[in-house]
Amino acid sequence: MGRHSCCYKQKLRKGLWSPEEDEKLLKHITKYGHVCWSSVPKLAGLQRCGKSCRLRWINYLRPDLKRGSFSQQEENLIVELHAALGNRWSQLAAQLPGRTDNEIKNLWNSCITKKLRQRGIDPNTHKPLSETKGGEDKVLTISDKTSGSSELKLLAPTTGNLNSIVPQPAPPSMSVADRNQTERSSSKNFVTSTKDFSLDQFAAASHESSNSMDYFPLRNSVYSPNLSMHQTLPLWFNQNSRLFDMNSELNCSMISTAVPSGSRPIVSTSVDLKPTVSIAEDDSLPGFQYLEAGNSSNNSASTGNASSGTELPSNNSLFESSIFQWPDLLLNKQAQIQLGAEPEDLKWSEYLNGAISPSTDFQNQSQLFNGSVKEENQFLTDGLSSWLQPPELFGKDFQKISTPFKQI
DNA sequence: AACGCACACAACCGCTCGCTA
DNA sequence: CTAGCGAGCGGTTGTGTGCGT
Repeated sequence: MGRHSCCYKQKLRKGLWSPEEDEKLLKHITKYGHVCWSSVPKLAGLQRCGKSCRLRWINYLRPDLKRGSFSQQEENLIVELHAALGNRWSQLAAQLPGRTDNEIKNLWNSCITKKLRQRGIDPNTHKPLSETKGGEDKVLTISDKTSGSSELKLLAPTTGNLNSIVPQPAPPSMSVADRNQTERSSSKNFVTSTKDFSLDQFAAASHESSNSMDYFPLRNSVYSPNLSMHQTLPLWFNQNSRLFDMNSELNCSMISTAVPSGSRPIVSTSVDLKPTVSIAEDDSLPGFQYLEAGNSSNNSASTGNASSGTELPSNNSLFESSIFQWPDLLLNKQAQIQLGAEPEDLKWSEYLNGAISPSTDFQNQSQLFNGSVKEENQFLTDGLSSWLQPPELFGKDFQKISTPFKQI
């Protein structure tokens, strides 16, 4: 097997997509969805293979994408999730609404690994480089992660009061330019910046806590090849796409609405995720991962009331023990990831400027797809909230693609 | 101003998996 | 059971851009 059959066809364009191609693909997918990617280029009038069209849609044209640089909280989350999931970029992306696996992969390879190494952390094992010398750079494999207890290993310290050894982070309120500048400075001079507080904490915890690399297990494994995730994970969604722990007192009332059979136990691209890490006080009480995802369209935070969103109990002392400041993450998740939260947001319908009629009834459109559309029907049924994008984040991309649309 | 380098991002390639005939 | 096909994933490469010299 191997190469996709359509790729053997000759005279197919390769390389960067032109605005005209983007427009054709966007129009086609918006109007008809994709029943079969291999047929999309022909139907859309593109000299591309279906695979290329799919990739372009997923990584660039999909309207629920959140473009722009990653926030510190997102980076922290990626590091944390990578410790648990390894190079499963698609699964990581599922936990980061609006981000693609490609984006996360690029960020990891180009930025995060470098930072971790500079701080003495092996990005593959998430352990101090000093510990992994000799066998380092070994990429985690499924067998690595499932050996022994078949428990997920999520990086977190099991002992010690990390508040006593790590500084409290300053709010990551720097501008992108400032952050980039700081990043460059810090990477060259090894000067700690506020932008990197969590990785610094990460490193500090790694070096200063004798047991800092004692991974605590998740209660169940997502790696079991014989069981689907919803059978093994203690993480469930109710019908509002809330992911909750079955043992959580907070969410026990939701169990009755737990995942319908066959539904995908991952966070859709339009929901918010509030990851927290609990740390077992007692070895007999294994820690577990607690992920909560609120539907953007339903979450009260999406209305602008960030304080009334679904939150973990304030007395969750586990927060304070995490080397990653999850409470901070929660607030910033609501403040930054909540699509449509920023007043300067730009509606995609405006951005498209006619490519898609502003008066289009997306509910009706979703009916047109009638199940033929997979991921993208999510944003259609979620309504326009998923189409909101901060204009400054588009940058050159916005300018590039907007030109042809204005001609329509 | 020109050049080279480093980086970020986009896209391609090869592979696996699941479905179906 | 097997082969063919499509979808998806992860690794890798290509390219544009910004910055320093």
